[in-house]
Amino acid sequence: MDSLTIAEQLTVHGIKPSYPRIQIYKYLYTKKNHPTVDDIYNDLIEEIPTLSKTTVYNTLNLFIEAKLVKSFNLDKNEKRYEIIIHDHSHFQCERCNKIYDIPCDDINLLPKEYEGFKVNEKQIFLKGICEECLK
Amino acid sequence: MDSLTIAEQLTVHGIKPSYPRIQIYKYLYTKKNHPTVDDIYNDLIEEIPTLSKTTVYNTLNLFIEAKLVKSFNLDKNEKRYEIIIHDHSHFQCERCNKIYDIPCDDINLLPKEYEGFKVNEKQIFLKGICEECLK
DNA sequence: ATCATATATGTAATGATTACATTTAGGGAA
DNA sequence: TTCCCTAAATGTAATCATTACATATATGAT
Repeated sequence: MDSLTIAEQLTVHGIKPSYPRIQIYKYLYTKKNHPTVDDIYNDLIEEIPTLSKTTVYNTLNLFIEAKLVKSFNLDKNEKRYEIIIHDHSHFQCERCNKIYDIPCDDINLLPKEYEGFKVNEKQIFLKGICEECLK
Repeated sequence: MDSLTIAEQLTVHGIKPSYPRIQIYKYLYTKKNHPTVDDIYNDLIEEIPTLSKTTVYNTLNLFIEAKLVKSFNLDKNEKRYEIIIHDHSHFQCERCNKIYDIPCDDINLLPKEYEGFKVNEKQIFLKGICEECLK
């Protein structure tokens, strides 16, 4: 997806496509690495020397409002962000810390006693050792 | 579980049963409300006027080391703590914010492409509207 | 009772996040 | 173009959870 289509994508969701906004969206879209605000800021500051962390926060919160992006917490008190694509779980390796996206079938996680509950969102976070590190 | 058995429980896990430690453990054990550090501190300060928040943090981290307690994050950057009993999910109601423990059968969440991964821990966090609030 | 060590406490530092006020940029109207 | 209005971006300072570290207190053995 090039900058033009990203701009369209943002516009469709009622967001004016400024340069920082496009770059942040593109970063999330192309990197797919569940970055923290720090990750995004440190990587984009070269491309956008005037970027501020506040802008990164504001932009991400704007994207979340627009349901383009979602945030989640792993263990640490530090939010991670990703483009909303399809439902999946996160697996974090305890050795290399890499985060894997795990496809997640549409399992019903509510036993029948809880069928009166309405689930709007589910987050599944797995920890363990990944295949690479087990070798 | 009275204070005596809590003291034994702690001793078995190599933790000297001081008064604050017993009270904090009892709090987690009897309340079962996924408290934050602030919750614990504010509720116990009446019983233990000399309690400090640092002690609450230290004690909880000690319990986690000993695998008596685990912590988890919901949406906010604020840890919640609970006694480790059996695997279960958390459901937080978006309206009343109450957190429900949802029994969670031992579902395998890894598709077969990921069967080389070793899962040590899983956390499932559901958001939605609870039955009470739907009425 | 004394001393060594474990436990608890207080203060200050850190790091993520937000609040708020200021500056900058972009899009119309004259 | 120039002026003006509003949206966007920025910087600074505040807030909140958590940890680091140094000090004080309590406990248990000798």
